[in-house]
Formats: sequence, structure tokens, C-alpha cells
Amino acid sequence: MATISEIAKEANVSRTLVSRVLNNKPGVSPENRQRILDVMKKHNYVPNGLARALVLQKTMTIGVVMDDLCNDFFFDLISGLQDTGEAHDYNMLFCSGRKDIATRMKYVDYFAQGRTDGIIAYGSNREDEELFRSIAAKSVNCVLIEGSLDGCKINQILLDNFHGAYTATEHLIKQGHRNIIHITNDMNYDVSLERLNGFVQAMHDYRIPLGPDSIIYADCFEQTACQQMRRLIAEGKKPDACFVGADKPAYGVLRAAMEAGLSIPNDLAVIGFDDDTPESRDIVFPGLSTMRQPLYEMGKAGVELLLDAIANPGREAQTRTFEAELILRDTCR
Amino acid sequence: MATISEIAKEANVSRTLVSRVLNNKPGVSPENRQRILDVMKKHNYVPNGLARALVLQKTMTIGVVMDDLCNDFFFDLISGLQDTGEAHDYNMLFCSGRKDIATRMKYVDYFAQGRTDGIIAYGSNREDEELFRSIAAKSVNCVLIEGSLDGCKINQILLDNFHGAYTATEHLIKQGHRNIIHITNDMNYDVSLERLNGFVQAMHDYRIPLGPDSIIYADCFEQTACQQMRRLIAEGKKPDACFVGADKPAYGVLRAAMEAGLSIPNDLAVIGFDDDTPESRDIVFPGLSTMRQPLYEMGKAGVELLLDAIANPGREAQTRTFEAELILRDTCR
DNA sequence: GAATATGTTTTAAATGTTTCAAAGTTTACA
DNA sequence: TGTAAACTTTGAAACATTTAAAACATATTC
Repeated sequence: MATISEIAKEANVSRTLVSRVLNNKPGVSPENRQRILDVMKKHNYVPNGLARALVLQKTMTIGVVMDDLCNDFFFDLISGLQDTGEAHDYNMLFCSGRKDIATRMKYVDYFAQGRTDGIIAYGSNREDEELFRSIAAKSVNCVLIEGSLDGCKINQILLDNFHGAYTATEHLIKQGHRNIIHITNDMNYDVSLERLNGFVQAMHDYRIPLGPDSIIYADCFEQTACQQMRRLIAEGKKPDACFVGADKPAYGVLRAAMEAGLSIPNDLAVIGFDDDTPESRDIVFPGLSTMRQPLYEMGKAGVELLLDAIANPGREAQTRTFEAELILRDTCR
Repeated sequence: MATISEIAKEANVSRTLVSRVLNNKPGVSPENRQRILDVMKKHNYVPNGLARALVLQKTMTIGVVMDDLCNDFFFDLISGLQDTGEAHDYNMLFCSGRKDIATRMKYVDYFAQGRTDGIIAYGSNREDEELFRSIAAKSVNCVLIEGSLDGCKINQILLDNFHGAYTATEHLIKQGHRNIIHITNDMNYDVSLERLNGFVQAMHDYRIPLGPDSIIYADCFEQTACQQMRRLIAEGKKPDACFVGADKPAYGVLRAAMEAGLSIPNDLAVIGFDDDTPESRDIVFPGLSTMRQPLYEMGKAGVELLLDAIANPGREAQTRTFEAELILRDTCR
């Protein structure tokens, strides 16, 4: 690989002139400019980005640390991040922790070693707090998506899960449902806890008592929720509405209900969360009503927040909160 | 951000000693080591990765340029790449061209400017040849996945699409089918063309004539193939077997066939390609027989080929070809 | 007490860029 | 012809690290 010095030597000029040609700057005679260009082309010269970033103290790169790249749930977020970053001439680099927190930590460190101008990290698990604290401790521009960190000054993009869950539950109540259950995920997720709280608060505000089967624990996949719903039906429990903490388990609920011959939404109304519908679900399932999480917009806002932080070094950390939107389809009036 | 010089100054030693402590090397007195560690901790010192990479001429980073990160088809490939890279202590950075070739080119350049030890690029579109030629022209260690480049010495991981298609078609023939059609994708894809050729060759070898409806053009999604199949059925055409160039359109075929009340596989046998089944398809569709494309293994092999190229600078470019495997499920005996 | 060995520390050069300041050259004009 | 202005070119420092070689200090051996 040729270096700027070699090009300079062969063209019989100083490094300075080569650098000017490289960056399309004035201050080079036409003859020299042409000769330098020729030599560059001859050697297939590519300037070294590391050296350049080192001296410029600027990488024009944003590193994104995802929990998992192999999850279609993140497609909209990834698109929002990439589109917005590239619109501002930044290079967007993605990496994945493969659900492993140590790996994510490793990549955060990697990016923080001067290799990026800023970091965007996603995480919603309670265990992620450790990761977030370590990021916050570094003197690196950073934005957290979904991951909240109380008492720490760090840029955050959040979804108001509590309010979203409240809205969904309230809607079911206003539709006249009283025997409403909530299917939630592992309490390791802040997100799940907040949604659960929103459900409980709405039920409380409307004076609807919670029974022992009002809250059902499943996970974020279709299978477990389906089994739980089957069990409930087998036990003769007859909820007339179900607010599920995510869309994938909501499909599990629908499946169990349809197997049991229940009419949707007459016998059972269902509202999910996320608006995360894999194509082809609509073939077999009715359209799922859900709380849409604006992931694309959240990604966009994340990059904008980061760029703002980069441009204003002293500025205080900010938090932007998005609201989920109720999308009514077939599973709920 | 503190630098090594600042740490050295505050600890009253030379940069060399700080560097040794940083890299856990001997040659530092215990007292100095401790003092340096204390100063580092106090300033939250993080060494600059760019400077380090510049002097070491080694980044321990592999850049992966995908056609599109937001496509579940690539999950296995991404996993294979990341697992294998990290098993060799490399940092795996992913970026996406968002189906845009100029963006992919930009990221290849970016990675090639000394920021990585090697590049892995995916591409199967005919137009990608331009991209590949530009990569091949650079003096950068590189492996192409799926993208073949005739007459150019470049490391490649390929799938034998011709042979896979031949195997699928031959299987249908040996099961006694004679009225076999092939649904193919846009001919901009080498992959599609090779699979089409495999189909044609098998039909030819077994002396089965091709009719005007033997080859149907669709795309790589469910919708178009479904419409084409509906049209065929409406026109009274009665193929008894269908080899589809990819799994997603194969589901479209199944859908149209099931709508028309055809029995699978008795009335119509179907074989797809890729083994790219989104979860939940199995609820409504019978298990799709397909030619499994070993994407995880191909990713693994890609990284291994790249690491080999990095370790042996002079070595000639290699090509590794994988075979697709016939997976028999419900849509074909 | 000198020679040798061992251990510690520093100096200086190297990695590949950019850029400020200074110096050199040409042109324009009085 | 002298001088200012404009343009061109170069040298050197800077960015943050690593490392070979040199320098220095202390301990061991004969």
C-alpha cells in the first residue's frame, strides 16, 4: 500500500501538496496537481483513514451496538438509524452482542477507543444497566435507545411504555370489556414491567379488580403465550379481552383462541404491542390490533440527538420520549 | 480524553512504561506499575485504537458489507460470520448498502482505507460486478460471498446453484413427475440464472420437453409467484410439480394451489430453494421441501478464507463452493 | 574491584496523515 | 528597478501509540 510520502517522493513534491490534491484544496499549480494525480492513479493510492482520523480528531463514523442483529423486530430501527446517519454524511457501523452483554460491552469499548465520533446502543434488559453505566462513565458521545438509566446524565430515546399500555387497556375497558387479562414477559425487561404497570394502573383507575389470573407470565415468543392461553381456556376461564405485552405472544394467544373456536373479537378482543407483524401472518390470523412503537422515528431521533451532542460538547444530556399509537385492526373494535 | 503522554507526565515516567503497563508487558518496576495504573484509573484512560492500529499495522477488525441488513434471509450468514470472526478474536463490523450499490461501494472504500484487516462482501446481483471489480482492484484482503467474478483472482465463497437446481429437478422427475414447471426470479441475479440453467439441463437430460409455460417469471417475494400460479390454474394448466427458485415465492405457489383446492403433494409437488422459512409459516402451510443453502457454514468459510489470506499475504485467491442439500418435508415425497 | 548479568528507564524513530508558518517564486505596477 | 501582492512550495509539528536501542542502576561473581 502506497503512502502519501511515497506519492510525494515520486512526484517530486512535498507531502503537503499531495494532501492538498487529495482534499481538493487550492494552492497547487496545475502541472503539479496533474502529475500528483497521475502518480496516485498509477499506484492505486488510497489515503489511510486511521492517520487522517487521528490528526483530524474526527472519524465521521457512528457505531451502533445492537442487542441482536438477527431479529426482524429491529429492522425499522436499523433503517431509521442508517438513513438519518448517512443523510448527515456519517458512516454507520453496526455490530451485535448476540444477546450477550459482555460482547456488547466489548464493542462499546472498541468504538469508544477513538474509532467513532459517537455510539448508539440499544438495550431493554435490566441487566443492561451495567453496560449503560459503563458507557456513561466513558467520555464518549452516546445515545441509549430503549434503555433508561435513572440518575445518570445520558442521552436517551425512550418509549412511554406505561402510557401505551394504559391506552391499550383503557381502550378495552371503554369497549365494555371487564374480564381483561394481561400477558407479560420476563420481568428482566424494564419494558415489560412498565407495560404491566400501565395495565395495572388503568384497571385500578377504572375500579376493575384484578384476579389471580389477570396477569399471565409468558415470554416474547408465540409458543409460551399460546400454551398459557390454552391452559386458561382448558381451565374454563373466560377472559373477554387480552392485552398482550408484545405482538409475537399475541399471535400465540390468537392461535389458542382460534383453536378453541372462539370468535375474534367477539368472544375475545386482543391488543398487542410493537406493531411487529411478520409478513404472511395475515394469511391465517386476523389483523392484530396493537400499540405501534415508532422504531424508525426513534432511530432517527437517536442519530439526531447524537449529532447534536457531538456538535455541542458542553450540552446537557437529553431524553426524548415517544408515544405508542393505538392501531385498530381486526382483533379489537 | 486523556492520552498516554498525559498519563506518563502525571506518573513521572516515559510513555514507554505506560505502554508496557497498558499491554501487560514486563520491564516495569512494581512501584511504577502501580502508580501508572492509579493514574490511568483516575483519568479513566482509554488508549486510542486508531493510533495503536496505525503503528501496529493491524486492526483486528473485519468489515462486512451486506447488500441489506434488514432481511431475515441473511441471519444465518451473519451469525456464521460473527461467530467465526469472534472465535478468532476479530471485531466484526457490519454495514449495509440498503440495496444500493453506491452505498456498498462507499463502505468498501471506507473499510479499505486501513480501517480493517479484511473485507467480506455479499452480492448476487449482476450489477454487483462493478463493485466486485473495484474491490479486486484494491490491495485489500477480501472475500466475496455469492458473488462470482470470472477471470479475476479474488477469494470467493459460492453455492453450486446449477447443481442444486439440477438435483431438485431430477428428484421431481424421479418421483414420476413430467409436467414440471420452474418459477424463477429476475434475471439480474446470477443465482437465478444458474438455478434456471440447472432446471433446464435436468429436463434436457431426462428428455422432457419444455413448453411455453415451463418457465414462469416472478420475483423473490410471495405475492407475484402467487398471482402467477393463480393465473396458470385459471388457464387450466395442470403442472404436477413445481421447482421454485426460492422459498418465499414457493409459499406463494403453495398459497395459490391451496386456494384452488389442490392437494399437496399429490396434485402438485413443490420444491423451493434456500431453506429460508420464517417461523410461523408452518401453521398454515405444509412443510416446504427445499434445497438447503448452508449460509452459516458459508459465512464461517468466508471468515476462514479471509483469515487465511491475511496470514499468507502471497497466497493465490481461492474459491470454495458449497452444495445445496435436498430437504424433503411435506410438499414433495 | 572489575567484569558480567539483570533489571529498569528513557530516547528517538516509526506509523500516515493534516496544517500552520515560513520561505521561495512569479507577476503587476509605480 | 523596487516593492507589494499573489501564488506556490516546503519544513516541521501535531495526532496517539509502539518498540528497538541505548543508557543507567543495581546485584552477582570471580
